[in-house]
Amino acid sequence: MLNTALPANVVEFPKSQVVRPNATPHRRPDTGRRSTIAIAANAEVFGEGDPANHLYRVESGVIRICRYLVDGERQISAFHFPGDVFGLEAEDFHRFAAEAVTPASVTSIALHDALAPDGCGGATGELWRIALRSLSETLEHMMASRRSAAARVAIFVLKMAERQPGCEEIPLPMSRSDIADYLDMTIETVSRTLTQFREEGVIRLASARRILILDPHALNGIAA
Amino acid sequence: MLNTALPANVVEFPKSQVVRPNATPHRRPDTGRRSTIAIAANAEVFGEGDPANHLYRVESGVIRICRYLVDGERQISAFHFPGDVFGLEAEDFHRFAAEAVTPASVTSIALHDALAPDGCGGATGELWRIALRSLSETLEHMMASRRSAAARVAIFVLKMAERQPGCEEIPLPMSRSDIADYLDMTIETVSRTLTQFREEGVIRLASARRILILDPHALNGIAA
DNA sequence: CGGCACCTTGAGTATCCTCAAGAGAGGTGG
DNA sequence: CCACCTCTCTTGAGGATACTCAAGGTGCCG
Repeated sequence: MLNTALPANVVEFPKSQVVRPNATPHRRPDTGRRSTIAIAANAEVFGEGDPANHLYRVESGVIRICRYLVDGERQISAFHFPGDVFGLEAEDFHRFAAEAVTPASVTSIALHDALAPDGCGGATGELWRIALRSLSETLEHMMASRRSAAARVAIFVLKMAERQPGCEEIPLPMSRSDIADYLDMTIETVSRTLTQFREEGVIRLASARRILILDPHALNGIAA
Repeated sequence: MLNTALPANVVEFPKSQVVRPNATPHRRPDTGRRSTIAIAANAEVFGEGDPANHLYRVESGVIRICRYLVDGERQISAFHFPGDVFGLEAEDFHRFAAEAVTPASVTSIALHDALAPDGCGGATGELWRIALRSLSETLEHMMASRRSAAARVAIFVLKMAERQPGCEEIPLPMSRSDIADYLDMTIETVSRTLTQFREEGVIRLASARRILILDPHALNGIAA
């Protein structure tokens, strides 16, 4: 495959943090204060192997959680939209990188502030819910990844519609390459599948990045 | 596909719980006492849709976590070996069933005992670690499921070896059908791939359920 | 010894990938 | 404002991987 994500651009944002084009750890004083960080498109929030000291909440934009294999292939495990929290790890380092799909801003929270203050390393109710939801969504995505290409694309379109409510035309903030690496298929198959949906009258493609669902029932049928 | 798991047999175990051949909830007094339950091969520990009140730890045998689709197809999300804890859910009901691959015994723990007693629904350190490990393993399995059939089978064999240390010949407690539903392939492909490994001198098949790894390095190469 | 699962092997096929080329769309500079 | 450049997306043709359907072998248990 080799879908390369090109080097991060640099951010223009009032009093912004430096965006790291390659993976070097954030060094932010562990004060427990929340701080908001602006991330340029394709820049990293954190890289694979970085120490996992913080959680992050998306304020605006879209974040992808991904990993690069030795052959350069990229796997995307999740997209995160405003309100989503990401960065939770079982180890003390990140096993996946977090990169901005679009220009984005995220709030970081020191992890030890989020964990229960009882000293035994447990989690508060809020953090616990985030972890369980994360687990559940990962399982659903894993199970979905066993269906046909058409079913996975249909599920993806429906999920994008759900994540961006109130939009008549559903924006796809990410490229075909991002979608392909998330759904584990090639960009050609993503494109062909969307074309097929269009030819069947299930969707309309206002542009490559804007989809109108014409027949939600049919789309659900394909997704099922 | 339609890999059917046939109805549960009944258990023979001193003072055993009744094994439920179909999904009806466990009604065990929420005393918080740990109780050990014997499960016959192919019987359920809990079914999809059952209330998720308890966690379970495998004492002996092997448990599969699975779900059946409308067309009868089965997806297995995990196998659990002695020492593993399972049954954690984001919702208050189980989204997957847990079934015994072999005759097994599990210890159940009332969930509200495992959760922090601070009343805000957080998790103690132990439970937190279990959740994070679960998340991490699910992610790894999801990422692995994107590789070739040969790579996935190799990963599976290596994982079985790792989970059952001290065994010269690695036992495969589960059927080809179980393996296929876990790795998202057909039983024919599982069988052909193992045959191929044997013909290449990578493994020896003492029997269909007993594997000897002859060339660990080659197997790791295939898995990579 | 027979029956019944489970497993293996074979032949043909479908889905999706690879390689390749052309069409939009957006941004920059003249 | 237009031309051009580049990146992204679409479309096409051919091929590889894994599936489907089918038959035969193996082993376990009564």
